[in-house]
Amino acid sequence: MKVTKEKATENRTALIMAASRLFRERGIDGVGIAEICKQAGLTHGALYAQFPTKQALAAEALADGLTLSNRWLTAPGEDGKPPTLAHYLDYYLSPGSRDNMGGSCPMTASASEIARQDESISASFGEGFEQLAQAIEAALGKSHINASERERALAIMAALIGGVAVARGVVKANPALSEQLMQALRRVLGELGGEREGREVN
Amino acid sequence: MKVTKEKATENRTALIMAASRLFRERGIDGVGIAEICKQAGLTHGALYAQFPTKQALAAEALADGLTLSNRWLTAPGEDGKPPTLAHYLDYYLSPGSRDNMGGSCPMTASASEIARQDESISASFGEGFEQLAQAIEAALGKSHINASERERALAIMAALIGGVAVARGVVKANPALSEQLMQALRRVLGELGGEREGREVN
DNA sequence: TGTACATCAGTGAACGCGCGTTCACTGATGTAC
DNA sequence: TGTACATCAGTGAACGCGCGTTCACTGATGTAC
Repeated sequence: MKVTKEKATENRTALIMAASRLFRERGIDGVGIAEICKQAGLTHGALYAQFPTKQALAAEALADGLTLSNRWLTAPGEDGKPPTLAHYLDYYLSPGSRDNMGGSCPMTASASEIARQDESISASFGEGFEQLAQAIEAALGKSHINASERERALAIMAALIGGVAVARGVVKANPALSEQLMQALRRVLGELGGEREGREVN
Repeated sequence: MKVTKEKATENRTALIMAASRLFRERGIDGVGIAEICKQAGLTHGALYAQFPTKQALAAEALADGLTLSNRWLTAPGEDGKPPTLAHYLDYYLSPGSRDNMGGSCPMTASASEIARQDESISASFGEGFEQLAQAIEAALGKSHINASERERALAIMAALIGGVAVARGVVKANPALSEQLMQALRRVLGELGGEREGREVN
């Protein structure tokens, strides 16, 4: 039956949020329409009143997840200042983030899947990546390294995304390696970003 | 009908090679048994004479792909010396490698999928990662960075795996960003590894 | 404000399809004598 | 070396299943008068 415009928008949001979480946890091919709709409190047919295809839902879910994640990550602190590099490292390189695939940055959850998806997904991913790269670039200080801040920001992003993906991949079989990798990244990326030694990084 | 032991082993190898390539290109969920067997010159039922399940084939395909990739990558050069860091960077950060998902390092193709697979797959992945990390560690020189060679090797691995995955993900929608990312990694990782400036890295 | 009715978000049965896996069967292989 | 036969890798039809998507229908919403 028909439903308030307001309620319809609410349902659409619920679909996107459920899809966003489930796709991160199990991959796009790993989750069916039925389960997404069920978690959003709807029946499976309802999806097609909001989205033409599963791929279209996936594209919106990724874009939405990236927006939320980046907005939260780059929000100014209580002092009104933009986040420092340590803030980003704290976020990505914590067990809490590693063990919460469905609730953390979509780039770490889906990096190697993006190349297999439609161009609309590639575009969203690229924008999310660029956005965060600029925020990280702004957080960088001088470094020992003879590379521009832009270059160092891009390298830090790559290392965070790859590092979290690998830390998740090996944690079941080799938790010590997973931990060691995250600590190594804290140290190396901290220095790459120009943090003073012995500060928040150790 | 029955077949020579030799021929059976050949067929098994053909299955693993086809699976290894196809799984890297399209993901484990993205390829069916039928297509793998067809590419190996067999009918779909034949797979179950060699492997109990698709997951078991996937585990062997990953292990095999990692072994081959690592063996090739870490082989001594013509001078009999072990590869330098520049060798690893050349391999990973080339368009040839980026645009050949099915034929290059399985870690870059599947990093973010591993966390969703069985523990046997997680274990293979971890061993392949550790192996290559040690080879890269051995290739490192002194650096400006106040971190052990082990730590720098782990960070370089994370950045290469994440970097190639991202470069592949954005290349369709933003090839310039993809190129820029690979060049940034060349510079930053080269310096991380202690390469003299202006040498093979630029 | 009250009435009539077009709209359309959501329902749930049904669709065809391709999936992973099973199984009765085939027939060359390779072993026992 | 020659013969008899058990083995078992590979074939291809068949299995149940869950997938993404469609569609006739429902009935509250929200608009036109």
